[in-house]
Order: sequence, then structure tokens, then C-alpha cells
Amino acid sequence: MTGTERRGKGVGADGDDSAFLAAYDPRGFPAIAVTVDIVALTLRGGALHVLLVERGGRPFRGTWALPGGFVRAGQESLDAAAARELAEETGLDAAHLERVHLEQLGSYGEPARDPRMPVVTVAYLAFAPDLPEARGGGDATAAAWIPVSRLALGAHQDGRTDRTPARGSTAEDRDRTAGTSGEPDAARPRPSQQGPGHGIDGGDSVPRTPDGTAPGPDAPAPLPLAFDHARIVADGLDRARAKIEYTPLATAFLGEEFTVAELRGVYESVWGSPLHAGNFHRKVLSVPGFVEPTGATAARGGARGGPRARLYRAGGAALLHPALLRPGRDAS
Amino acid sequence: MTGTERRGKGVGADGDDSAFLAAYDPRGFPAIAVTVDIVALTLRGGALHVLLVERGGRPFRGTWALPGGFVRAGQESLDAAAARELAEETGLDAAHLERVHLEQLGSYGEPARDPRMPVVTVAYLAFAPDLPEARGGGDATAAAWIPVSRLALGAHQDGRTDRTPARGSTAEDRDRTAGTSGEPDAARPRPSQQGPGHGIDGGDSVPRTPDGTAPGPDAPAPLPLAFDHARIVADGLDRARAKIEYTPLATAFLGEEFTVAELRGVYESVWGSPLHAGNFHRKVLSVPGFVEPTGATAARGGARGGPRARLYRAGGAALLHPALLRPGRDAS
DNA sequence: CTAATAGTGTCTTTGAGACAATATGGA
DNA sequence: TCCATATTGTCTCAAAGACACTATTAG
Repeated sequence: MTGTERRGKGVGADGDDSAFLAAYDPRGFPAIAVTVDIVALTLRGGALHVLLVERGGRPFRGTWALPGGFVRAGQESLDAAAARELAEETGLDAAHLERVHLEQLGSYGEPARDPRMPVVTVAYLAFAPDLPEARGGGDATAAAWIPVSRLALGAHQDGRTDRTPARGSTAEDRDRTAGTSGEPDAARPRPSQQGPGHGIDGGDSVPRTPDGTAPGPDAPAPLPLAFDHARIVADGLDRARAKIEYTPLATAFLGEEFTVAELRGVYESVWGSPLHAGNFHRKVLSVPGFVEPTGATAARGGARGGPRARLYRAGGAALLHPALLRPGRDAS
Repeated sequence: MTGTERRGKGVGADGDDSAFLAAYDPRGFPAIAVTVDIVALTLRGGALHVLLVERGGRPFRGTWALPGGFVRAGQESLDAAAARELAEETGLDAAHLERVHLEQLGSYGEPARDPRMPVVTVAYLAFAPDLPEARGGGDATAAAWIPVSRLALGAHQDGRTDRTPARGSTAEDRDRTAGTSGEPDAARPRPSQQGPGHGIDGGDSVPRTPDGTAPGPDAPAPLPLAFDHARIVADGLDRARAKIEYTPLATAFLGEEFTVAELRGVYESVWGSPLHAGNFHRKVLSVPGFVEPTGATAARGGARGGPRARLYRAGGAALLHPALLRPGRDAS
């Protein structure tokens, strides 16, 4: 149904559709506002960040919220609206925006999610390479990339301790669905001691809590989000974690050229757990179409020494076969 | 954003939010109608069917469309609206509805998808056991379960020859995303000859085209769908195919108790390809929490003989580990 | 009685993961 | 020099898939 039932006006003449449409009065349907909200993720200094804006208006004035805005009725598609809002908020031009992955995340329409009126928001998820500092667009006081570790997303760090995440579906957190993988992260024992002397915390890794994403010991108070945006961000993170398992989208967080170690850093940051460098390396190169060598090598070795790594660019594959499954899934 | 920007009214008094909300005029936002549409799938006689209604009003009068309707602004959530519409259209009571799996599929908002006005629809996907015949609710002329093989969904049978399907994401067909798996089905060679004398076409299997879902040799003209509903159904099928890989949701198509062969029938019908009976059997029983034995056995053996199969019910797992991956994914 | 079906066993191949080993270059 | 890092090699185990085999029962 796209809407015909119980509300049509001017359904008198039985001629052709054009006559009907001309006589149609579009003001007979229930009043719901439609917005798009963007969960834009990027990596900064090895930590996952979300783009947030500080609200300048009521309600939730002064609270951080997802960037977004109204869909221009009849003028743009949902996808276009999301791209427009993202561009406005980040100040990105079309060229930069091309390198950003944007996909629909899901829609949220609890009756009272906005105290002012019924609002349905279509959430989008974006993966971006390290972008210039955000500028506050619209009437937001400020816009900034905030580490996800600083957000209050639910019971735990990432707000996923009672919900069943998703291999990619949309509304999966709301029913018995469950997507891919994603048992409660907290319930999954992290390999705390993994044999002596292994690159568990080496390299450009991130300070991590037992939960994953790094709030550092001096962690300030967790940031609450406006509306139901904490939930949306949590869903976005779930989706992102699942998505990089089966798609090469982890490369969307990096520049045109990257090393295998940098790619591994993306996975470690998004999943919040260290990966075995050697196995990861072999695995990435073995998946057809994931990455392809540029022939060049990095200008210098690792931070604390080591050979210069080879450079790669994203390959042509749209899906990873076989997939890079997250570790720690063994029930037993 | 849930909506504050560029449109707030009565933002004068700087008091508390309640005063602001009281003065707020909700009629300042763009006019978009919000509907829910349901892609309800079920198995009848071993073939996948979708619930459709014949439109009684313009436009597309007389054309088949997805069941759905307007969201009651401010009164119900999107999920609730979807459940309500599904109940109305199928005539199902709450008890029956409990056995139906319902999840959000994605939102569709092309500016001109409805010629009358801007309409955003939030599509839902439902998996149902074989239900009684549908009754035409609302102002639809008729409602019926239609074999998906009869639908005109795109280039091919299932309309998936140029799009990149999804392991579960929502808007994945619209960008470079790609979800799980789902290369063009047509491009994936089907094991046409698989050794002599194997249950390839035996049992309760379905007549199949090279594409999968069974249009029979006497196939009538493919049924066009109203609006962009062909696309939505195609997305729903993609999602369903991906979903049963990683979740036990295939059991949602069956009754309380079922045999392994019946479960295999679900996979074969949804995926459109035959599965090896022996391997499937062992696999299903080996995945923890997928099914659990009831202790009973079926009243009689297979259609053409054979031992009485044991009965199972759905287990407690929300996710399948390891997953039941679709066959035929080997690039090479 | 015949043929199809339920359920199990075996074997091969692939892939994941644990470790080991070697070479390289930063501090 | 010292040591972390890049990259490759080896070994083991789990799982998928191809087949074979046995028992059972509808027609």
C-alpha cells in the first residue's frame, strides 16, 4: 500500500488516473513528519568516532544528537536527503562525499519519540575516512566527531547487552529476529590472556576496556544522546560490526591506499578486539577481490620499527567470500 | 535529528520544555504520508507465496499490491502498525499472529513513488506458517496468497540480476553495499547434474525453473505489482534468503512440530535450489539450539514410502552457529 | 516386492586459528 | 643494538560437501 485506503478525496470521476490525480487533495492523511538521521562513523587515532551535533533548540537543547533533518517532501529521495544532510553537516563537497559509504539503517517511529509531534526518522549509516573537523551546520550549536566510547548507549558501553543484534537486518533488535552474530558482547569472553608475547596490544592499537572501544582510564561521564538516538547509534554500531564481516566496507574507513596493518586496525577498532596479525594478513590477501596491491610500499615502517609494509587498494569484490568472521563465537 | 531545525514555531519563551511544547505548532513541517507495507511470505504446497491485495482504488486500480496502510500518527509504533495491518489483512487473531515473525525490512521514499503525493513507506517482512485463506480487508477488492513465481519482479524471476542483495541490511540494494551473499542468482551455476539417483527432485520438492522458484510450464503472464512494490518484494525475498542462513527463522514457516525433511523443504523453496538430504540432516542437528526433538515421530513416512521421520520443534537459539550457508557461492 | 525416504558413516578438501620463523628498519 | 613489525610457513581442528550404506514403509 502506498496509500489509497480510508482517506482518498475526490474519488468521484471514474475517468483515467490523471484526472483523478488532478482532483486529489493530498491533505487528507495523518500528520507525521519524516526526517533522516545519520550515524556517521569514522576512525580517528585508532578509535571509532560518531558525528554528533549539539542541539541548539528545544527539546534537548544542549544535548548531543545525530545530524539530520527533514526530508524535502516530493523533492528528494530518502537516500538523497541523507546524503544532503551529511554533506551539510560535514561541509564535505561532492568529491569527498563519493568516498563515503552511505546505506539505510532502519526507521524509528515510536509514537512519543519526539515530544512535540509524531516523527518518523529514517536512519542512515555512513562509513567515512578520516574527515576534516565538522562544522556546525543548520541551527546546531556545534558539530563534532565524538568517540563512541564516550557515549551512554545503554546498559553497557555499546548498549548491547540485552538485545539481539543483527547480521544486517534492520528492525532486528525489536523482535526475535537476530541477524548475524552479535550475542551480548559482554557475555562473550574476551581472550584476556592469549599466550605470552603476542601482538595483542601492539601497533596502532587502541586503549581498550573489557568492552572494546576504549574509554581510557580518565573517561569522563558518558554522554547521553537526545531522543532515541542512543538506540539508533547502538543499532548502527551493530550493523557496522556485522557489515565488515561480509563486505569490504572496512576499506571505506581508510584512504585510497592502505596497508594490511591499517586495515586490521579498522577491524580491531570496530570490533573492539585484537586480531592475530599473521592470520589476518594471510586471510585478507586470500579473499578474492578484497584488496589488490598497488605495487608501492609505505614510506616508513611501523611506529616502533619494522619493514615497510606493502600498499593495497580496495578490490572489486562487493562481498567477501569466505567472510571474515568475528572471533569468539564459539558457544560450546 | 528528530526535527528542530529550520521550522520550529513558538521558540520564544526560554522557559522549560513543557512550556515550549505547549506552544509548539506541529503544522510547520513538510507534508509526507507514512505508511507500512507488509511482505508476508508463507509456504503453500512447497512453493513460496506472498500476501497481496487487489487494489480497489486509484491509482493502480485492479493491480495487485502489498497489504498495508497508514500509520496512525502518534498512536502506534511502526512495528505495531505493521502488526495491525497484517492482522487486518489476514484475519488472524492475536494467538495466530504470535507465531508469525515480523521484522522491519526498509523504507522507501522516492519522490514520485506514489503519483498522488509524497509517501514514505516502511516495509516489513513477515514469515508465516501456512495460514487460512486471506480475506480482503480495508477497501481492497481481494486478498490472496500469490506464488512469488508468478510475479514480475524485475529482469528475472526474482528480480535480482543486476542488484547486489543483502545479508540483511536495509538499503543495501541502493548503493555499493551488498549484504551477505547474493551475487546474481543467474550468474551462479546451479548443480544441474549431481550424480545419478539423488534426491534432487524427490519428495515434497517443487517444480523449478533454472531460476529457482517454480513457474511451471503453463506459467501465465507474470503479475505486475503496483507502485514500487515489485522492488520491495524483491528486497524482501533477498532478505528472507539471507536471513534463514544465520537464524532459525526457517522454522517460522512451519507448524509447532516438524520433520527435518519439512525444514529442508523450507530452505529449498526459499533458496530455490535442492539440498543434499543427508548432509542437511546432519547439519541441522549439529547446530546447537536450532531444533530439539519432541520424542514423537511423524504419523507416516514420506509420500512414496520410507521410515517415519522424527519430529522436532524450534530450539532456543537466536542465531545459527555455524550458519547454513547457501550452496553455489564458490567463485573460482 | 519395489522404490523412495530417514538417518548415519566415511572421506576429502577448505578454511580458521595457534604458533613458529625470518627479515627489516625505527628509536 | 634492541625490539616491534611485516610477511610467510607449518600444523591442527572444525566444518562443508560428495557419496555410500542401512533400515523402513507407502503403494
